[in-house]
Amino acid sequence: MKSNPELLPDLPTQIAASIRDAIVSGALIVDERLPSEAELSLQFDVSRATVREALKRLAAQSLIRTQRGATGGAFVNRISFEAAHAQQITTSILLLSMNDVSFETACEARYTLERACAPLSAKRRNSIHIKTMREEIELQGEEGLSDEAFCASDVTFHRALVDGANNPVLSYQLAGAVEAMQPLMNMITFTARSRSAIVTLHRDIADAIEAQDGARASDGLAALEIETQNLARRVFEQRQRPSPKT
Amino acid sequence: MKSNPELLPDLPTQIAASIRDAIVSGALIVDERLPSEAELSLQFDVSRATVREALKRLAAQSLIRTQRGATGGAFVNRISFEAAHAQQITTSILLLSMNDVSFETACEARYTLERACAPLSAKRRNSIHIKTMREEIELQGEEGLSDEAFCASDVTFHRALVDGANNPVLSYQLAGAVEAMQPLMNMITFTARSRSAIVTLHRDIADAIEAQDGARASDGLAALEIETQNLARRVFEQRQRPSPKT
DNA sequence: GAAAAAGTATTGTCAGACAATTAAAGTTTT
DNA sequence: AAAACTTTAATTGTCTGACAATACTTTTTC
Repeated sequence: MKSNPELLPDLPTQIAASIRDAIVSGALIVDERLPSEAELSLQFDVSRATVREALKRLAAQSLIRTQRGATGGAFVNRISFEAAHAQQITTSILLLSMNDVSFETACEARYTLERACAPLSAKRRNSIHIKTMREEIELQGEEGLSDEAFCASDVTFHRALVDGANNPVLSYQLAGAVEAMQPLMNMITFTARSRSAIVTLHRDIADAIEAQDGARASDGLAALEIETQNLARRVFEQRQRPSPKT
Repeated sequence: MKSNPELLPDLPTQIAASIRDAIVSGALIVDERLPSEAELSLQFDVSRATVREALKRLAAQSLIRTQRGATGGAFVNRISFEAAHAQQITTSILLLSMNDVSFETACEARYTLERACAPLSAKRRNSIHIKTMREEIELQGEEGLSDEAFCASDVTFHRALVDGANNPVLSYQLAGAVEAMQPLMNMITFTARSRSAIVTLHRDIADAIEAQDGARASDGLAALEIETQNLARRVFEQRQRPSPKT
């Protein structure tokens, strides 16, 4: 029966692909219940353990959820923006950390995309976005803030900016670019002087967004990219030839 | 031993999360071999089947690969840009189709991001990118082309534009935005007139990219967005009140 | 020394069992 | 008749043990 046995992946992979296709194509709709594991194992003519491994693969991608009990089973999941965000961020972080992507390349991608959001955000942002940005700027100026907390606040600031565009698809796409940068940013030690430069630029950007001046916000982001790239370059140069004494 | 049994997810989920953390944190590096399933089942004090389900979850996210045989086992995967692309596209498509994202919102997100790439692409594109764009424009002008083929060619054209920016992170992020639009675009019937309008705009954009004029390319993309939005609006309006005569 | 055979560690798959969970149906009590 | 409780059935979660398939390692054979 096996037409080309050496090319096929293992059974759970095939079964998962088959069910995934049914979901993507719309043959199975959201919240629809899949056949029970026992039925599936009959349908695909494999053991229940094999079916389970296939279902687990799908669950790992948030395509289905399972529920125990009499009316339980596997159900097609509505992929939420939150779940998609989380997945994209994990994937992006791993992609960057495993593929020797330079800080420069990642940083360029991030700011290029973010600049694109600025005009929309300037037009549509509401008071909550402005408030969040102002609060984070305030926080970033505080003295005893750790570098990690500074980076986290930076991410919150930029997410508020992106969310201001009021386009959930845009927010989703940007999440990967912005958050995946965080581990790279965390490698940087921020001096008081560089922090103050960043805070100043953040304030310019927030002012521009509040004044609904998209072009100025874009310019501010461009300046911030240059500042960040220079900062990273200095830090990495210093790392390469450590303290000359001893 | 169970401190808060009702809050915990199932065992395979916990084990998968534990291994994933080890990978993300860098405790397990690329191509490193995980302990065998038997060893893992001892370590986590669960059966081999449970460990296997956990490993399958990770394999579904391309975090590990498995190999049979004496020196086989599970190995930490280097996530390739291709695999990440594919995952992101699947997720994006499902996200759009399951969450009642309007054509307008998705289209806006796509063109906003793409416009951001135009200046970089104008600066860095090489002859292959130009050649691909020209070929696709040629193809899009042919008579008997089906709507699906037209959309597919459209995607190829735009990917060439994005790849021209020569930033793999940017290409990765944009893949989701560009390709996820395809199912939505496929719902549209392209008249000969609308095709010709699109082809003209594509030619403008390709000319601008070739002339390294990023601003003009951005303008072309903006015009294309307006054209696409109008086209979609007309099509959807017509759908809502179908042909007046029987 | 090279080729063939056997050995061994590992994942892939299966069968069957029992536990845990949950909703529905049935039974008793009020 | 309504409410509270009990039972039942369906389903997933987990375990045990087994064997097959695979691929590297070692030994044997020529």
